[in-house]
Amino acid sequence: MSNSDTIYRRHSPVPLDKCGAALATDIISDRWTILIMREAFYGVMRYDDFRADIGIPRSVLTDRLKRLVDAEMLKRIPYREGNSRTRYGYAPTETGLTFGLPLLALMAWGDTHLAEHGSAIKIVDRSTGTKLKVAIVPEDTPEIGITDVRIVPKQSEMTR
Amino acid sequence: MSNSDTIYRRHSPVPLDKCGAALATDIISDRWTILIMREAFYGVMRYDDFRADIGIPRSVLTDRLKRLVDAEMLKRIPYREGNSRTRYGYAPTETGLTFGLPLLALMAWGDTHLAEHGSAIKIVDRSTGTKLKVAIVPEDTPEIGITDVRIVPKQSEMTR
DNA sequence: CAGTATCCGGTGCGATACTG
DNA sequence: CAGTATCGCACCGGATACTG
Repeated sequence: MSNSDTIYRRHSPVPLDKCGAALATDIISDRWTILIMREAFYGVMRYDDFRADIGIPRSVLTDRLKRLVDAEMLKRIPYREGNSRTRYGYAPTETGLTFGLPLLALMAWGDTHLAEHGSAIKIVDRSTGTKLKVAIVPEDTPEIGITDVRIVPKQSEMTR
Repeated sequence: MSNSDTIYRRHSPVPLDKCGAALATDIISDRWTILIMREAFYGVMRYDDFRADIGIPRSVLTDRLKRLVDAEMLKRIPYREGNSRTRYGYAPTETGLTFGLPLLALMAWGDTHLAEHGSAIKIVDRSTGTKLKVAIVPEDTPEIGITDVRIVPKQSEMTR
């Protein structure tokens, strides 16, 4: 990556329409969208729970949920089925789940560089409890799947 | 992480002001900002080169550069020193460099899920040439530092 | 080249009220 | 509860011209 021994470039070697990051910004480069995905990863699925948690206006929430469903990041799913009236909420799709990696990377970065008192969470292996991290490693390094990750609040947040 | 065997939550276990991802959105949840950081990682440092590469209006570029310098993601640096007139450009700070990990994660995600013909780049170890990836791994796994990463265009982009 | 200055138009946001 | 409907103002983006 670019550092002091690198001669500067006049142009990036990859045009925007072939850059994954640039393409991704079309979907997620919006504060609300990222926060919604964060909630979804934590298992929050109900419209009014999103609202209560992140303080998003209705019009914006409705719009972002539509976009995320269109982008196949979230899917509408029924909950409390069976009895009187079926309610619907939102949960990550397969594609949405894979967004967990960049999201965890962003969380860790923000925790390290922006949070007052360091990280409020740790991420561990769901089955073994081993502490985990997001890192750059050789391609053949065994990795942990996103669905095997559990986010554990470090302390008092536990009670929430 | 949340998946089918997880009971849904009414609230995220971490409030926004203690979540790294939420804090990060204050700085980077803007399409232009992400694109500028991308350029900076590729070694682009000049005002008009940013403009030419990503098509950003002057007013917006000026604003975003200010914010990124304020956030200590970029720093102003002189180039073409010594002769007639010193020119200034922008380059990632230490903190800015660490943003490379979430950025690479986002690139890889976009390349996989949004790019027409897959990824246009590969990332390799600067010294050994070993192919790399961003992944979730046990905490004690040896990792590659961001400054040891080289982004290599796969083919024709090379010529740009 | 690396910015300022100015200006106008669209729209995204947030508030509030309403509905099945 | 999970949304629609409406609405006004603020602000942001993009264009153009100018400067040291």
